[in-house]
Amino acid sequence: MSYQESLAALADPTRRQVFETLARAPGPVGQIAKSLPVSRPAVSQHLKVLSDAGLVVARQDGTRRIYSVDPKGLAELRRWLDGFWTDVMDRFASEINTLEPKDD
Amino acid sequence: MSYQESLAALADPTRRQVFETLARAPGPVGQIAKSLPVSRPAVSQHLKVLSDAGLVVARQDGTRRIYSVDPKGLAELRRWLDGFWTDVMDRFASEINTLEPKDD
DNA sequence: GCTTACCGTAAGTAATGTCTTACCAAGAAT
DNA sequence: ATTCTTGGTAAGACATTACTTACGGTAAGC
Repeated sequence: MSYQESLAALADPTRRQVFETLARAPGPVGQIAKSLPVSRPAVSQHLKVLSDAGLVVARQDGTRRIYSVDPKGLAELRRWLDGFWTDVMDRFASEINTLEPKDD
Repeated sequence: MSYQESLAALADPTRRQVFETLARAPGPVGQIAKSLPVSRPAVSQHLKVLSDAGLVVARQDGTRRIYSVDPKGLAELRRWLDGFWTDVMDRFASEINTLEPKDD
């Protein structure tokens, strides 16, 4: 549930595929596994990591678990990235002003 | 030079520390290594990964290499995340409309 | 009730990734 | 010219991670 966890979770290619699949449409574990070149338990393990990072949530439907994207983790990652971006840009601007002080 | 590379690069804690250190202020390899609990070659290797992802750039200064954040990789990551975010939000909105069709 | 479909977890293995020391090259300093 | 500083790269040790098969547990279908 931190941006660090989100980054680590989304770094792995197949785990990211799981996530992007769920973004297109929610679905049960078995269905996702069938569309990927890995076993169902592997998908389950990826879903646990994504879940711990707050990137997906599951709702129970009988014996099936329907997973879908949770905006929470995504929002957190976005918040960090946007803050970082403005920081970097601010430093860039002040750096340029230092080199070319046109407003003295 | 893709959002995949950026995600993978920023997933590692110490590599992210290298990156965040450079975001605060550009600097040579040795200086960064001194502020971190890893050796200088380790920092060099991390910088290579960050560089390949377009997250940092180096400018040569005699025998030293001054690394600084490259907005390019950061911008790419931001673009992907923002696109993803709006996609997810759109699906959320249409999902709600499907369940509660108040505007028929 | 019995079987079938669905899924999480455990255990072990294979693959990746991160770190260290050792080495080499290039410019700065004396 | 030699020495010192700086840093990239190679090789190998170590840790982490992703995958597989095997198992158990719960709900649906007949």
